[in-house]
Amino acid sequence: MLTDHPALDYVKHWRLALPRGRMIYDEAEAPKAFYRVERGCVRLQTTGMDGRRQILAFCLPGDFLGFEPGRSRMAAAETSIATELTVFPWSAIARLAEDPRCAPAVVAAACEMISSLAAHLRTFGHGSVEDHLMGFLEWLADRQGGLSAGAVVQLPMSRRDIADFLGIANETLSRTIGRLEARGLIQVASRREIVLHPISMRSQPSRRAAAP
Amino acid sequence: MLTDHPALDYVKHWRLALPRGRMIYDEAEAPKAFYRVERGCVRLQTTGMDGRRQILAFCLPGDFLGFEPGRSRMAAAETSIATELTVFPWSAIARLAEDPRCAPAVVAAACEMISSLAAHLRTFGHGSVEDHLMGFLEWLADRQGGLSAGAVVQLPMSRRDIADFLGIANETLSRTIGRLEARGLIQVASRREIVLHPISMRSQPSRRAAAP
DNA sequence: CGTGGGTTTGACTATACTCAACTACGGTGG
DNA sequence: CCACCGTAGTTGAGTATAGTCAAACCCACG
Repeated sequence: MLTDHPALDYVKHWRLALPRGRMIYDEAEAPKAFYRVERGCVRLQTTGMDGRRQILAFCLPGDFLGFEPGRSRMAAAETSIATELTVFPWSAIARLAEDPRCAPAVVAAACEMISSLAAHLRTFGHGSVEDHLMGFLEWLADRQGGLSAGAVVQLPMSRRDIADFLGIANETLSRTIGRLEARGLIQVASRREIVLHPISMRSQPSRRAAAP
Repeated sequence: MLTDHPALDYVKHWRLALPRGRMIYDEAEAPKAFYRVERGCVRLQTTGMDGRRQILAFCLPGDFLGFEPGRSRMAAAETSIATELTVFPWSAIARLAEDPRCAPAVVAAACEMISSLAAHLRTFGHGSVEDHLMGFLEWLADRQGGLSAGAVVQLPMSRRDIADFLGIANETLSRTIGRLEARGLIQVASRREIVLHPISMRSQPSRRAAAP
C-alpha cells in the first residue's frame, strides 16, 4: 500500500478537515491534487442528466482518491460525513511518478482503485438486492476490523448514499434492510449502526428479543 | 497512451494469435505478462458461484489488459473472437514501472482501465436497458472510427457476451434489440452488424472536436 | 420546541427474469 | 455441394422483483 511507502512523507502535503456533504472536487474539473482519507468517508460519484446519482466507490480511512493524471476528473468527490484528509498537490504526483522508488507504489495505488471498481462491478450484474446489501455490509465490517461474529458495523453514510451506491431506489433499500432483519441476518441497532449476525447463528432466527 | 510511448518498443515482447473463445489467463492466477490487443476483442470477466458470468470490460485494438502488479488476476481474460495480441512478459512490467520515463505512461495505462470501469459502472445504476444498449453501441461505433450518421457497427462478440456485459438476460437483450429496431434507432444488418441511425445524433457528441 | 430532511411504509405499476419452445445460422461430414 | 447437426439466437407466456408516486414518520438540528 502506498500508505506504507516512506516516499510519501517527503512530498509536500497537509491536512484538511471537511464537514459532511462538502465537495472536494467536481466531475470533469482539472486535477490539482490527490488525497488520502484519514478519518470519515468520501464518495466518488457521477450525476446523470436525469439528476440521478451513481456512487462509484466509497473511500474509507487509508484509501487514496483523486489519483488521475489525466486532464479531467472521472467523477466528483464529496464527503459523506465529517472527514479528515491529507492533501498531496499535483506537483507531488509528477514527482512520485518519476521517482523510480515511488512509481511501483503509485501503480499499486491505481491498481487498488481498479480492484475496488471491479469488485463493485461484478456484484452489479447478478444476484438479488439482498445479496448486494449483505456484501456491502460485509465489506464495511471488513474495513472496520474484520467481520467477526456479531460485528457492529458503523455506517459512515446515509441510506440514500448506500442506495445510490447499490444502484437501487432508497425505498427498495429500506425494504431490503427490513427483510434482512426479519430473516435474522442483521439487526439495526441505530440509524448508523448495524449488527452483522454470523452465518452460524442463522440456524436460530432470533426474533426481536427486546421487549418494548 | 502507452501505445505512443517509445519505451515499449525496447522491452521484450512478441505476437500471439488466438482463436475465438480461448482463455488468456484465469481469475486469481498469478500474473505472468500483460498484453495489448492488436486485432479482435478480449473480454475481462468473472464467474460467480451460481455459474453466472459478469463481463467487466471489452478490450478492443489498442487497449491494454492484464496490467496488474498484484499477485493475482482480478478477472479472467478470454477472446470473444479470433484475436491478435502483443505479449509483454512480467519482467517488462517491473522494468517499465521503475523507468522514470516510462512510469507516467504506465500510470496512464492503469488510469485508462479505471476510466473504462468507471464508465461502465455509471451506466449500471440508472437508466433503462435501451439506454444501456444504445450507449454500448455508440461506444463501439466510437471505437471503430467515430459515430457518424448511419455508422455500421461491427459486433466483435456474441449476444450472450453483450448481455453479460450489460448485466441482463440474453432474452431481454434480444427483445431490446427488437424494440430499438422497431423505434428506428438501429437496424440489424446481420447477426454481427448493426447500423446506427442518424436519429441518435440528437444526443451530445462524445467525440472531442478540435480544440477551441 | 419546532422545523425539515432523511427514512419508512403502502399501493400500484413497470420492467426484466424464468422457463420453455422454436428458429436460424455456421460448421462439419457425406 | 448439399444435408445434417449443434449452437446461438429469438419469441412467447407467466411471474417475480424493484421502481414510482404518495404520505406518514422520526430524528437531528437549530
